Amino acid sequence: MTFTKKQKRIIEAAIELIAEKSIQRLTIKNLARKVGVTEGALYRHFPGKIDILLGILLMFQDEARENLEEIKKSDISALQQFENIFTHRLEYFAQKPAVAAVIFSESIFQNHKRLSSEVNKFLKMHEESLRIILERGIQKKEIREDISIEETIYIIIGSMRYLVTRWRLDGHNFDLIASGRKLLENLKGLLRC
Amino acid sequence: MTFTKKQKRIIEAAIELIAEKSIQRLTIKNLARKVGVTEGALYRHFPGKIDILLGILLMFQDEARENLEEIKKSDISALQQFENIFTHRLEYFAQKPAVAAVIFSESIFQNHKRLSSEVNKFLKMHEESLRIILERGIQKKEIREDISIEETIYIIIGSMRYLVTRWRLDGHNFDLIASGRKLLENLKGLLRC
DNA sequence: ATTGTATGTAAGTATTTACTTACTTTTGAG
DNA sequence: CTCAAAAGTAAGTAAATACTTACATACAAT
Repeated sequence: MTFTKKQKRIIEAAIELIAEKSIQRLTIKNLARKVGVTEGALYRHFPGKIDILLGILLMFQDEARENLEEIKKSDISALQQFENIFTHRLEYFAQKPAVAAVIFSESIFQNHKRLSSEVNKFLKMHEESLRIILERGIQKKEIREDISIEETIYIIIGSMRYLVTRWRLDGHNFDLIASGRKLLENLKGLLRC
Repeated sequence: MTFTKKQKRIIEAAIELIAEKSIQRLTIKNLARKVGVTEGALYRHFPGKIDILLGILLMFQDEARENLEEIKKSDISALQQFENIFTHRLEYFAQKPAVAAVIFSESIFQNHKRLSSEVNKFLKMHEESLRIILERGIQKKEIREDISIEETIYIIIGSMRYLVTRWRLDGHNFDLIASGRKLLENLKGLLRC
C-alpha cells in the first residue's frame, strides 16, 4: 500500500486529531480544517472516511512489520529480541499516541469488516512473531520450557496493552517508557530459565 | 445505587442490544423498540443516554464488588482466591457479553468524565483486590517473592483482558471459559513458589 | 368518583455527520 | 502557450441522533 504525499498529510492530520481529542472527534469537518482544505477536497484523496482510518492502520502496520522482520533476523538472544519489540512499540506509542488510540479501538471498528479484519491482522502478526521468538528461546534454553507458548503470548501482549490502556486513561500522565521497562523486567524474570 | 424495576428492564435491554450488535448501535430509538415503548418513555426513567450506560456499569460494579469482598474474606489459599476471581469474571462475561463490551470501551467513553471515571474506578477496584491477595500469598509463601506486585497486577489483568478482547473480535467463537482455564494454569505456574 | 402522579405517545426540533454536486483554480506535460 | 487532468471550493443533501413538547391514559390513594 503506497500513499501520495497529500494522502500521507491527511493521515498524519488524522493521527494528530485523534491524539488531541479522541477518535470520536475525528470528523470529516474537523479533519478538513486541520489539513487546511474544505471537506470536498478530502474526497479527492480518499473515497471515504473508513479509508482514512484504514490508512492509519496500514502505515503503522508497515512500520511494525519492518521492525519485526529486522528483529527476528538479528542475532541476539530471544529475551533480547522480545525486549526490543516491546520497547520499540512503547516508544512508538509514546511518540504517536493516536496510533495507540486507533489500535485499541476495536470496539469502534467492530461494525466495519475491513477495519476490524485489519486490526485482527495486526494482532496476529505480533502473536506470530512472539511465537517464533519464544520457540527459539526455549530451544536455546534461554526461556523456561514448562510454559505454554500460546498462553504466554497472551500474557505478554495483554500486559503491554493494559499498560498502554492505563496510560491513556490517565491522560498520558506517567512515563510510559519507564513503566514499560519495569513491566518488561518482571516479564523477563518470569520467563527466564 | 438502586434502580426501579423499569430502570432495570431498560438496562437489561441495553445490555442485550450491545451484545447483539455493538455499542455503536445502542441508540435511543433501538433501545425504545427493544423495550417496547417510544423514545419519550425512556426519558421518564433516565435523564439521558449517558445515565443508561452508567447504569450498566453500576450494576456490574455492584456484582463485582460483592464477589470480591466475599472472596477476600474466604479462608482459602491466595492462588485459589485469585483463581476464583478470574473464573467468576470470565463466567460473567460469557453470560453477558455486553458487559465486556462496555467495560472494554474506554475509548468511547473518553469524552464523558463521569463514564470514564466510573470505568477507572472499576479497574482500580480490581487492582486493589489483587494487590491484597498477592501480598497475602507472598506472606504465606504461596507465591514467589521475587516478583513486583504492581507489575504482576498488570500481567494478570492485562492477559485476562486480552483474552476477552480476542474472544470478542472472534465473534465469541471459542470457549472463553476453557481458554481462560488454560491461561489461568499458566499464570499460576508462573506465580507459584 | 375524584384527582394527582407516574407513565406513555406522536410528532416534532436542532444538530451533527458523511458525502455530493456544480463549478473554479492550479499545475504540469507537450 | 494550451489544455486536460488534478485539486480545490461553496453550498448543498439525506439520514441519523439525542432530546423535547403537548397531550393522553393508567392507576392508586383519598
